[in-house]
Amino acid sequence: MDPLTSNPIILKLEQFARFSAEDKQVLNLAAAEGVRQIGPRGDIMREGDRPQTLNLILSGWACRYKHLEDGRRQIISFCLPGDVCDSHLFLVRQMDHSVGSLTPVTFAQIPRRRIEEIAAKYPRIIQALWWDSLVNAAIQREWIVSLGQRDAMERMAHLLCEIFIRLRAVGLTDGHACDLPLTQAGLADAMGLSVVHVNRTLQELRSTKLIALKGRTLTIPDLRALQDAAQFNPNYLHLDGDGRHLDANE
Amino acid sequence: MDPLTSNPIILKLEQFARFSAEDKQVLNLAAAEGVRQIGPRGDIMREGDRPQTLNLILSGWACRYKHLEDGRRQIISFCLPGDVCDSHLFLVRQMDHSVGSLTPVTFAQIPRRRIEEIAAKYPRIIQALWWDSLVNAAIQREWIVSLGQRDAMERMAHLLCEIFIRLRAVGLTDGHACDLPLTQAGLADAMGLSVVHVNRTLQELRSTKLIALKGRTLTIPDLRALQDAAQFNPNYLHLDGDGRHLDANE
DNA sequence: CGGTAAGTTGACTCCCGTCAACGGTTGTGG
DNA sequence: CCACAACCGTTGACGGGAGTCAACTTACCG
Repeated sequence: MDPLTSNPIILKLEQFARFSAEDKQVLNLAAAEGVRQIGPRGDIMREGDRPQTLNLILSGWACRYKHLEDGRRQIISFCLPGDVCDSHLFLVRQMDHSVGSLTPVTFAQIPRRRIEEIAAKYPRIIQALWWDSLVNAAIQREWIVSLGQRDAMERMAHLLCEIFIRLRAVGLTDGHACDLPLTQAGLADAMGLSVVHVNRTLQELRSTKLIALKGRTLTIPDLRALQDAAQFNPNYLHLDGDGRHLDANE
Repeated sequence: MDPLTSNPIILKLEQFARFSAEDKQVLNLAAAEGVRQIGPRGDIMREGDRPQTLNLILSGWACRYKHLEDGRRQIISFCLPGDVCDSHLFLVRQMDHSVGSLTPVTFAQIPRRRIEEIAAKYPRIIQALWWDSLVNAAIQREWIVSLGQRDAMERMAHLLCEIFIRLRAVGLTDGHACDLPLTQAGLADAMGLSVVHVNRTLQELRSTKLIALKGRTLTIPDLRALQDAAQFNPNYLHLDGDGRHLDANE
């Protein structure tokens, strides 16, 4: 496959900006530089770290999370292929949360200096990264709405819509199906539910044919129906080319 | 009072950058330009709007919020004096949430063009604004933790700690007390609780002497004790000068 | 084939929501 | 100056969604 179009970070950022061939080349080179691997349930960054690199997921799933002192854990967001783990872009020095892998993860570590060089020569790339961080903020807002207002069914349906659509944006869906490498415990930590209740909620979604979930494969036979069940409005993902005014020819 | 130090936006951004006298002057002029007033329960921006200005709270409280179709409402964050209502900085074009006033609000509307001029000549100011948006993202993350993991007591205690410390950063506390112009319904919408339960939770916090709340005045006799009850760790507010490396003399 | 992690189920409990009524305060207009 | 309305806070009774505990099954893996 053509690396210029298959790299998930490019696929995603192209939702937000029109890149020139050179832009893509630069992104590809940066992402190919310090590629790392990590197994499942590892930490890519820990609360308190002062990161000197920008970490970019190439394959696999990770998540941001926070622990409370008594062991409770909340997953704050999922980092899918093409996502930047830390959108602070070096402004914030100390991590206030951790980033851990949920599956084996391949990621690129781009050193601070490299980012600064890119920022100087390719401002459109940096702008696209800022865009991405704003979309992440919008996703966080929607999670707040889910956790605050939606019941377990709606919340689960909403999350599955979000994941499916985000994966689709980077070419990781297959028709009505996608990979869902999350345990029910992972879903529980993300949605503020108990494992038992996640299990029951999934079964209800299955029994109403809104989803099929076998092993790691999630199938959504009728995305519109699932969206309706969740009161899901995809606006907040800003995947509609809202940012394409960051034009390569400006 | 000296306007160079009394403007809440300057007080706040100075947590994140060392401004020169000229920086402050520029900020003050920009904030003095298009000052507007709005009564309580009004909308400063609505979901779907394509804002052409940056709105900066000078006095009063506002909030971001989202409505679900069936009338449920979630407050996503509180905008206090010194806060920027929309940290998109014109990258995102369409609002995916609304911003409404909770009290009478005075705010400055800074036109897009003005921001672009400032960005060209005073990059440190824009960097401080980006920094602020990252802190806002950190606050959102902490709300997710609260809504997902903390029970009503902890959640309420945590929110009151956050508000008090944020107000203190812009000089709006008076010893152990601060203004809290929120109705219990407002608190309920922010914390995903019912009004009735908010009422009971507040009473429990009062009966354990962790807070005193009379009318619109919140008193926290022992902030440390309240923080402990909430498992509140102020790191995430990044008010410790973590960003002061954005130095005026760089 | 044992061992461990993940998924499933039932019984019971509890935090928090809902409903409904009442009291206090403010402000406004007759 | 009082009456009334509107809003906010408070309280009690009751119900339900989700948590907890515990046991069991299934799947996976060396």
